[in-house]
Amino acid sequence: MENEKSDEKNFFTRVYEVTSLIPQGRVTTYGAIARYLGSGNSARMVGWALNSSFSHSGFVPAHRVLNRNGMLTGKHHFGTPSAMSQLLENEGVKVENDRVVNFKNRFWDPASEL
DNA sequence: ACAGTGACCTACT
DNA sequence: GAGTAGGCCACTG
Repeated sequence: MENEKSDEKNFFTRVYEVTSLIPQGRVTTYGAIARYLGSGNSARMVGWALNSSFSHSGFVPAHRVLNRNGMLTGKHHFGTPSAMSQLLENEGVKVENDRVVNFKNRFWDPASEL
């Protein structure tokens, strides 16, 4: 039932929803979200959407979204390069060299979970 | 309306 | 195994 504010449901909002659904201590990838949204290979748009997440009202756990290698690619966009890794460690995710440890084990696939 | 950009991914060489 | 190139869709100027 899409009866809630279907007026401004942009691609961005869709990403916010999925990203916001990421369980704490878990991480996902841009490609996974892109595929779940049906964008296919447009993983770039996902990252870009998260970029606007800072403008979005409310907090979006964009730090839980990494690239295919589990690397914190957009850490520089958090304002401080340490904010992303710090947030992840704060949630129980160990980060080393801008990379998530046991990333494969912590990988949360929306298309598989949802 | 056109062109450029963007936190990527996949495939080929 | 590693590196390079192209593709993709959506937003901004």
